[in-house]
Amino acid sequence: MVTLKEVAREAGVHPGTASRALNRTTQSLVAAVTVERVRAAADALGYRVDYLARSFKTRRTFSVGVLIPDINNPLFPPIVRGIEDSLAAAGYIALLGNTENEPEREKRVLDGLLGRSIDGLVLATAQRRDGKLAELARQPIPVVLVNRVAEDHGFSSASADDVAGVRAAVAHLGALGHTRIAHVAGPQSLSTGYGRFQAFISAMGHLGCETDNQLVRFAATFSITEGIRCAAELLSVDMPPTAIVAANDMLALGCYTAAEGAGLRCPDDVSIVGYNDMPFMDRLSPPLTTVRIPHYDLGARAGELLLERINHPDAPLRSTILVPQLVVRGSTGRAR
Amino acid sequence: MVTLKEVAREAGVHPGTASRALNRTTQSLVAAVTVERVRAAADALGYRVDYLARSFKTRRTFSVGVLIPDINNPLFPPIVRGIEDSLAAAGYIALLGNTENEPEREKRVLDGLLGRSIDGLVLATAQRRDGKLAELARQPIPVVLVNRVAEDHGFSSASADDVAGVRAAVAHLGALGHTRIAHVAGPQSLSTGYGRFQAFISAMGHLGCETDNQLVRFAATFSITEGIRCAAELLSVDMPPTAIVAANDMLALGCYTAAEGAGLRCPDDVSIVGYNDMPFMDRLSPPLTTVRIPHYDLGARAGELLLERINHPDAPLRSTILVPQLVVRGSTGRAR
DNA sequence: CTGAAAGCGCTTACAG
DNA sequence: CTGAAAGCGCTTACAG
Repeated sequence: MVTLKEVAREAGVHPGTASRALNRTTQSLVAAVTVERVRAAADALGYRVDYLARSFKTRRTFSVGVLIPDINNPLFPPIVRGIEDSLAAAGYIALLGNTENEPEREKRVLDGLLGRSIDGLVLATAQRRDGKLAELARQPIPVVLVNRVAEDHGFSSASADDVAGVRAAVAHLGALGHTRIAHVAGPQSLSTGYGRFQAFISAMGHLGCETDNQLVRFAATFSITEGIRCAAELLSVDMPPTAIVAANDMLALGCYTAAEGAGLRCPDDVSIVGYNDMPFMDRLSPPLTTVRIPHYDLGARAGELLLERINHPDAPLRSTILVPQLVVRGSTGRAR
Repeated sequence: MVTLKEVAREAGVHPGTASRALNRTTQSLVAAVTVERVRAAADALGYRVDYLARSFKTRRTFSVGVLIPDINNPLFPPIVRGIEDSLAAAGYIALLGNTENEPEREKRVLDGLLGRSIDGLVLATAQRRDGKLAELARQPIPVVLVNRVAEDHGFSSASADDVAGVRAAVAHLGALGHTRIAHVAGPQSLSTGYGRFQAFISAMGHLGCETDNQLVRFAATFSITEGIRCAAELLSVDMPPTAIVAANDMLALGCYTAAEGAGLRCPDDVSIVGYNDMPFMDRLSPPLTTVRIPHYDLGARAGELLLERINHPDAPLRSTILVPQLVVRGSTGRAR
């Protein structure tokens, strides 16, 4: 491998000078002609800087970790793209870690990233009460939360306004004449699951309906299988609901399956609303009415917030809350 | 930060000895009691090895890059999971790069990864004739191709048997009485697009049908929009096809849209077959008949092949070809 | 504007 | 089995 030393010898300067000439930030300390000479020598020899050595010395890697809970959930690719794009503009690269919602895997991946001396971390995996976050808060590494947040976390974050999103969904159903509206809630250990459930209760109040405990089921995970289980239970109570608000699209997919299994047609017999507007949700049978969250923007904002934490560690924390939008499709109709 | 030197002082040994005691591979060179003493000192001080320093010294990072052409295509998450899982077992971490099929972006991401001194590279982005591959072949870094391959590439690879997959799709349509079968071909610059097109011609021959040039359209990208364009053209020729084999599910989704736009019903008016069996394809209206590729296994195999290249650079190259499987769903029916 | 030198935190032949 | 020392390839105060 060609080292800086060899470039320096070729250019007839000291390695320190060669280093300065080749670095954007220190280039101005060197005479223009010298810079040119070093450049030429570097090109001639095919020199490529050894980032490992540089990072070792400077303690900066220009890499940031991104922890994703479930790479199979199409919700995350746009978030990741947003993060990547805003970081790339500053010369950072995103290292993706996939936890599959498994704590053990998460620990392994996080340690793997931390051990690689990343400059920062974007977490899409926060729990409402999260020991991991408390631990990270004690370390000097900048952390930003995206999509999910935690309670009293003390990090910057980019998330969506679930109160507004759920209210729009419930109001839509109310306008269609529904009153027996059920909720397939997400995991209450996650801010999204918990926040949407609270928002549901509040939105039902707005509608003048009390939330019937019979008509709420809690999914253990944001998965199709849990959606099936919860919806099957809801549809077999004495006075079954005429509409279901699912806490996300995966759960809504499960609702579709359960409704079909119960011999019910959507939206004729039961209306279903999802949340997130994952890719392809407009392609379902029937197309899913859901709440669209600007995922790319969420990611882009998270990346910006992280850069801010890295470059200005003492700046105040920020929470960006983006506004979701109800997308009405074929899975919701007038109440029977 | 606690350094090895401090641990050594605490344990009353030389830093070199402390290093040996803390490394699995060199641990056997040190007396058991000493190992214990160093361990205890490290724990007491909360020592964590500085991987950056270690990597700088050893020139190994235990990181491998994974280049993905389109993170929005649900085909890739399972591949990535497979790669991650097989690498994790050996202590490696996967750094994901997302090229979005843009050469410029690809170059930037690849340089970013290469500059970070990765130990190997898994490419899901190979073109049939790929300058980038020729360049990589000249460097010492181990490379493995997954899903797509290149011509005369000289790398190990894990891919699927497109001839078998397409033949199964065409045979299925033939058995349903179709003879005017069209093909929405993928980009011919990619092994998948090219291979499936060639396989289509061959499979049609098997069926005793000559391929009608009128009934083949070439998509510029594996995208829904290109699927729409190609299918719209196919459906407006003089003698339109009764069935379409799309080179992947994205294109098939476009075929759905085009059929709808032409006032045709699937499968009553036109049968559609996809390729890949991405997640949720069983949820479409109608559910998509497609060819399932074992994507997780593809990724897992690619990871194994890469480890083999890393640990045994002189071992012979290997190509693993996995067998796909036709999944018959509602989008295919008897010919009119 | 440039040189000389120290040093980042490890690992690893080389002695003993 | 352990110590002493060199060195990986850079960057960066410090002189001049």
